Amino acid sequence: MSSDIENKCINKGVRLTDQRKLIAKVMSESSDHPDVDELHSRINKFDSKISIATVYRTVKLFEEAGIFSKHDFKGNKSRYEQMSEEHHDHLIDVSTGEIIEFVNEDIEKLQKKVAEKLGYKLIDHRLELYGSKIKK
Amino acid sequence: MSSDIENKCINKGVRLTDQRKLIAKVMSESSDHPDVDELHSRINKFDSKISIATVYRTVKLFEEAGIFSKHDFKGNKSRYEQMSEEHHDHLIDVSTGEIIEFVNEDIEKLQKKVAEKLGYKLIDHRLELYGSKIKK
DNA sequence: ATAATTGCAAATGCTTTGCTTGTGA
DNA sequence: TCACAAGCAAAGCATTTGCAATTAT
Repeated sequence: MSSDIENKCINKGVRLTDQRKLIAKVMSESSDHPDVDELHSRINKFDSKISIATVYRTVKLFEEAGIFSKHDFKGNKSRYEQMSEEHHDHLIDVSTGEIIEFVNEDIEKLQKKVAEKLGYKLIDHRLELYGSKIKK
Repeated sequence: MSSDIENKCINKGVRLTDQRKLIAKVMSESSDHPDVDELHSRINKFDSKISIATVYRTVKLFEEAGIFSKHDFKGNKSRYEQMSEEHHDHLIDVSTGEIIEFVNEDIEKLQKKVAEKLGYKLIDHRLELYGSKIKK
């Protein structure tokens, strides 16, 4: 039985190699937003022969196929997460680097409105909040 | 009589060199968001001896001093603009690369609210809209 | 069978840095 | 004067790529 990501690959005509299967598996078991180095070292625990070049190539391929999504938060290298059905944005804890996902429909609507007022159709957006924890 | 940027430098104790003055001048006459290469070539029209390393150093210095602000839009190298009194966000025309500035107070307020609901004090944010022109 | 994928190392592109000479306050 | 800045070339870092060997379909 194939995983979610493997099914997506088959549907998109993406050839399934052992490396890609493993990258998919490791990513689907990650609930955070690892960068390529981190992903590579998690992968290496299962197969130490997979090269970082393959991880870079796969992560890019999966992004283009809509399987992963890529984030370039301020001051960090690119991070990846498995694409989820529901769109969300991110809040980054500036002290710890922790990333919290959130959804806000009102902001989404306003963005669309702003774009339209300027004469544009909204195709994509990026919203990141940077904050520090309020201590109680 | 000194320019705006030159006054800021004096206030912040940033030493004024010919190179920095020229970089400030070229930037203050730019209404777009040039990257370092572009800035360097605009500068070279006035003084061809200023090195790109100096432009990199100055742009970083000015950013840290709150004189310039830096943007990393999707898929591009870092771009800079002169800091303005009023905060604004950006809409990027995905076909032309043109950048349009906008202000939306409602979105600003909602961002603050979202952060607080998650237990965070909002320190900074990044909002970019990517769109294509609606033809009439 | 054969077109696509891998691993490796070399190349890339942007940005930073060490060092020597030059210069602003 | 003299701490700081500039110019140059070399180094750094994340990412991409050419090529020969390997593999999925």
